[in-house]
Order: sequence, then C-alpha cells, then structure tokens
Amino acid sequence: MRTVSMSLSNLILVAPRDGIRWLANFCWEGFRGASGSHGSNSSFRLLCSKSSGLEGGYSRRWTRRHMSTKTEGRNKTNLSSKPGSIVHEILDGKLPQSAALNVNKTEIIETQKTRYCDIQQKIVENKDLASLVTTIVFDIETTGLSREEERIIEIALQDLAGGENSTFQTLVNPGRYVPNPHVHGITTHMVCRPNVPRMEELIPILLQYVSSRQKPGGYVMLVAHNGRCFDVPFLISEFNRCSYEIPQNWLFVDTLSLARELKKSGVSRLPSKTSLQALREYYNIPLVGSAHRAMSDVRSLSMILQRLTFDLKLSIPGLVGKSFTALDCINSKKKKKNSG
DNA sequence: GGCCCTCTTTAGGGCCTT
Repeated sequence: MRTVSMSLSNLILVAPRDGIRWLANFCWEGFRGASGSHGSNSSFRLLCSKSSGLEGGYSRRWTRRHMSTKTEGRNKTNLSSKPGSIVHEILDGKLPQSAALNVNKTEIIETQKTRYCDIQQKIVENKDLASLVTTIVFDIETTGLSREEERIIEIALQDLAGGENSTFQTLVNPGRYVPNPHVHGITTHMVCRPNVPRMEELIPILLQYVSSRQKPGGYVMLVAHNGRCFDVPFLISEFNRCSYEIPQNWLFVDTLSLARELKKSGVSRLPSKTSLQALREYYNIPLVGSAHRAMSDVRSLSMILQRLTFDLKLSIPGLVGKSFTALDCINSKKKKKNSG
C-alpha cells in the first residue's frame, strides 16, 4: 500500500518497469491528500505594492496592505515560513529582469535552448533523474482568449506529491474590467480590489511557491489542458509583461496532446471531444467546486492526468519526453512570424 | 494559435483554452 509520504523518486528507483501504475497511484494519493484536507490558509503580507484601479493605471504610491493567497495540504514547506523574503524582493524592486538579454540575445537564447534540451534528454535517458521531477498541475482563468490583450485573473496549482501547501490558488487583479464572468463566475468586483495581488506582485510569490515544492537541484513539470496553445503562452506573455522570465528548469506537458494521442491510438474509447469536461465525464470524475474555476479544473485535471498516463502507459520519463519548454513556444511563434 | 482530421499535403475547417 503506497502512502502519500512515499516519494515518486523512490517508486521510480525501486522498479522503473511499473512506473505506469505507480504514477497513477501517486497522482491519486496526491489528489486525495490535497482534496481531503481542510488545509490552511496562508496570507502573505506585502509591505509594498502598487495600488491600482479599474482603469489599470498605476499609482506610484507604495501602500501597506494585506494580500492573500491560499494554500492547502499537510506537510510543512518553507513557503509559509519565509514571507519576509517575498517582501524583501518586492521592497527592493529586485525583479529578475532579463537585462542580460540586451547584451547578446541570440547567444543567450541558443544557450538556453541547449540547456532546455539537455534537461529533457537527460531525464529521458537517465530514469534516476526522474526522481528530481516535481509534477504540478495548473490552470488559469483570464479575461479572454487573447494573450496579447487579455489578463490572468485567477491561477491555481497543485503539486501531485501532496502534503501541506500542495495547492496554491489566488485571484489576480487585472486592473481592468472583467468582460466574461459568465465563463468562470469571476467578476470585476471580485478581482479589482486592493487585497487582490496584481500579476507583477504575484510572480515572485508564484516563483517562490514552485521553488518551495522543487527538490534540490530538481526540475518542475507543469501540466495544463491545452497548455501548449493557451496557458503556457499566456503565462509567458504575462511574465514578459512584468519583466520576468519563465525559469529554465520548468518543463510543460499538455494533457490535450495526451488525450489526442490516446484517442488516435485506439487503446481507449475516448469521446470525439477532448475538452476537460468531456474527459472528466468520460472518466467519471466528480466535479469538485465550480467548473471553470481554476482550482476546480486543476483537481479534475489531476485525476484526468492520472487516467491518461495509465492508459498511455506513461511514467515520469515518458511524460518528460513529451514535454515542451517556454522557449519552444517562443521559437514556434518566431518561426510563424518569419514564415508569415 | 497549435494540432488534428480529411472530402488532404498546391487546404480548410474544427477543436480547445477564457
């Protein structure tokens, strides 16, 4: 009987051949651990933040206010114990800007490309390295579909390892009118509030959260449905807008691609549609919370990922082999521009 | 906007994400 505390690394190391079933068990335990707990809310006090209104304009006045995000789980991590470091980063305005890119952008992009490829290749070739992979399912809600013009208004993540702070969710203040509450139920009034963090305030917290879940010297595999075309490019766009970059050790997996692959293989009688809702209904996964809210979709996707990987006989190295990087998204966009 | 399918590849339409 596997327990939540048993790490995926141990499972993979002991007998890689059974990685498929173990991944499924692991996901299930992680999900059950997170959803079954009452959790603990963690509020991060940000001493400095830009105040904003519906029009999206910034006030340069730094204000003291309480900003809340929410985490759940059982094991302690260094996230909640070090709010000061988050405050420090924002106080000093030490945004990890890509100043170096201005020096020799091409050279750095090539270096990053090599590094990204190295990570994927190494994990696929050396299954022991799979123990260093942290699998996090995530979802975003936005004001619309265009990453150029729209903004993120909610983000949720779930570390499939479970434990305390295994989930992270927060509304995001877009500083503008929310035109599509009929889609997700998130209204302008809910997000355009002083205690709702703006994206530039949230990113350092998000980076620290993911970092807190990461194993020493490890990698992060972020999973989203239709992530390749929507969530990841949207995230890249928002990071860039706030002068941040997606960390180099983040790999991404798109469950839409997995579902399409499974459908194509004929192994499973998947429905013609491969939307999140269709997959949830096909696998008889109960809806937790409101559909189209970020955490609800994350919980559904955590279960769907488990089932898809089981049906596709995929272990962690197999998933990594199907992953892509932020740079892949950026490069494909550039190729499209050049060819057009 | 990338991916997949087909009545296809010299293309177009639908899915999927909010």
